[in-house]
Amino acid sequence: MPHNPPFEKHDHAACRKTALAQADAICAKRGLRLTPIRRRVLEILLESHVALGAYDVLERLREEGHAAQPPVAYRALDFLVEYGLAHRIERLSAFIACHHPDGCHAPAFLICRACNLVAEAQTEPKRGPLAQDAQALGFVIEEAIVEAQGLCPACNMASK
Amino acid sequence: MPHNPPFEKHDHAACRKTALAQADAICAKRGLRLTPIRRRVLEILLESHVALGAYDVLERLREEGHAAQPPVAYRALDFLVEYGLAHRIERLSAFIACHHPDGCHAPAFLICRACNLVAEAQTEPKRGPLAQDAQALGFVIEEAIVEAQGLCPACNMASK
DNA sequence: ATCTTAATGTTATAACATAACAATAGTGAA
DNA sequence: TTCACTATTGTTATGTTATAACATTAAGAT
Repeated sequence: MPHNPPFEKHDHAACRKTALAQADAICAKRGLRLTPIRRRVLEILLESHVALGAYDVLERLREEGHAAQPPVAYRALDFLVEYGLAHRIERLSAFIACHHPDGCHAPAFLICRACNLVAEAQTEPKRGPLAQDAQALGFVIEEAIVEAQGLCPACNMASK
Repeated sequence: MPHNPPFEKHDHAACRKTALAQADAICAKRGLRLTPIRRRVLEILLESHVALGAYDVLERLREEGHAAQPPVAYRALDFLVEYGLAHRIERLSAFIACHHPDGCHAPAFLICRACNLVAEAQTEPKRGPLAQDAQALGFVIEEAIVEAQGLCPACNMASK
């Protein structure tokens, strides 16, 4: 179950603040450098539960007066993804902040095709039919992505 | 379990022929037009169990003397994907032929990061922890992608 | 035959991503 | 402190993936 389902009304300022504090804590603990650019990119992602493309992030940086080129955005995003502070949504070629970066990470995503909100759920990596199939074949799963598209509760209501 | 696991030695000529025959049958039954280009693109995908990018397919068409532009490849691939004759692997921005296009389609993919072979397994769309989470939230899943990366049996052996 | 729709051809460009190298800033050792 | 080392950022250029838009051709229906 998503930690803090974005489909429901919630105190987003708190939601953002908590995630940022967790990111700070994780970086401090692991000796990672959450530099100003990296931190700013994380903040930008945290502003909503909608996935942003690298060029969306880049545009935001530019609006703030930072004369950034694409590698600046990609590097910051790569860092955040590498350490579990953000996730890449393959279906959208876009990125969302992680709202519980301290937990175990076998995320699954619920993507609303109408409002573009993305919720993060958890999978159980070592169980399930896929893991069994893989084992039967001798295939060693290192990483799995699960992305479901559909309609969130509000958009589902609206479509009727 | 994959229908015909590509990791094992198999009679690939037969494998290809069967898939093509199934595609023909499906198109006949559904009144779809498997035109020469579409059929040729499917054949190209069927040549191996490695995913090909749209531009790889395009290059193949060009080698055969077809002065094709990108939309030609994308349109054929879109058609094949739309009717379940091929699948798009998001992780790779690439495509593989489907080897059991007549079955139910909730595919999951096992992608070997060393040899690039892709196996197609089946998921159970309406069960599993993700479906439960979604239901609890009121999220309606319309389509899900599952892509696991790792090592196939042969590459796993080789890496030791 | 003519109409209609589906498919293909073609040009141009949009959107996403990274290679390569230069410059700078942090970090630790002498 | 000064030096050397490494990580990060700046910058240019380019590679890769994908689609919009419109012209042309082919297939199927009456």
